[in-house]
Amino acid sequence: MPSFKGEYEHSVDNKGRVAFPAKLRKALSAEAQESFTLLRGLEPCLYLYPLDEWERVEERLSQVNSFSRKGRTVKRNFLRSAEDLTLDKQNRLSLPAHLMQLSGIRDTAIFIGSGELIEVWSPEKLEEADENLSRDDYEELFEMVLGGNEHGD
Amino acid sequence: MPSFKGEYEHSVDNKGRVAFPAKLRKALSAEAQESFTLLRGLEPCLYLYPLDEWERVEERLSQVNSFSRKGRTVKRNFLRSAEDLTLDKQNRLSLPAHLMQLSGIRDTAIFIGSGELIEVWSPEKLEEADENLSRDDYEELFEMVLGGNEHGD
DNA sequence: CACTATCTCCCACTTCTGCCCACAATGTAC
DNA sequence: GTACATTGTGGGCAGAAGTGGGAGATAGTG
Repeated sequence: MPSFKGEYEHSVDNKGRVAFPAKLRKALSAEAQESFTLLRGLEPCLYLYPLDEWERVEERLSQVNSFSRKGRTVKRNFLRSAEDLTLDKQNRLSLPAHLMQLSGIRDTAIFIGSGELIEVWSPEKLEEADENLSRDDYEELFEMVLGGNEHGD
Repeated sequence: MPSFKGEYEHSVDNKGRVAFPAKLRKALSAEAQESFTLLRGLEPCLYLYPLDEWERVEERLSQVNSFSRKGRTVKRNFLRSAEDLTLDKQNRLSLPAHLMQLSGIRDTAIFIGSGELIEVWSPEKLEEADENLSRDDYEELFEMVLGGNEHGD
């Protein structure tokens, strides 16, 4: 399973192209090579899934019941913004206009590796999100990940 | 399991490279050889994990649910600052600019072996941390952690 | 059948990263 | 003390990564 990490800032040119960070490229599994699905995230950012991970998401989605109102609403709204992308020969992604609009990305995009997916943020929105995260929150999440090694849980 | 100890001060050159202390290198397990993950620590310092220890951290992270808001916040903010590093042929690490910035490291880095991970400090921040810890506090901590196991006191 | 908008690819350029070599400083054995 | 090995430090260089523009292909529209 790929595990993306790190934060990388790249400029977006006037054609909507961004370089895909080299270090994240190295974390891609062979099957996923070059193919992604990009969609609107829950936070004001975009989610970028490599092909293999996206298949797992679709797997989950296929279990959603289409005959319930909630099920249909979830599927429709989750998938409607999604687009398949591939890297060009210079390892760039070209961001669809409507997704740039949704996420507020204009001339700079920030990639954040977040385990099995990559988040793509505009600098402004990311800064806002940071301001809402207190020092206590940070300590708490550290403990969640690193804490409790000694007591078998 | 590797167990790092000791304190080592090294200079950082103008390319952001630091020698990895020879004695710590000897404490690395064979599998971890040369590969590390470096990330922001809770104190104003960096945490350096050898590959094998980092895998245990990832194991924990993979159990965090990405479909919940909290889960994503944890992953994003924890992994954000993390980067994989390897030693160059001269046994040096080259510190990413944003991590030097975060930790206040400029031309000197201090490595502190701390069990399964290594902390990396700037001299200034480390001194501050020392000043905030009085001798009494230290004794108290010491007893809290180590006291009362074997010898009833 | 043009005309236009969009998308890729290709090329050129700049910046940066990692690799190699060299040398100084330190430690160790004889 | 001398010789040798290891460690720490600095600089140069080649290749990779990131950035931008232009040209040809493709598809949609009137």
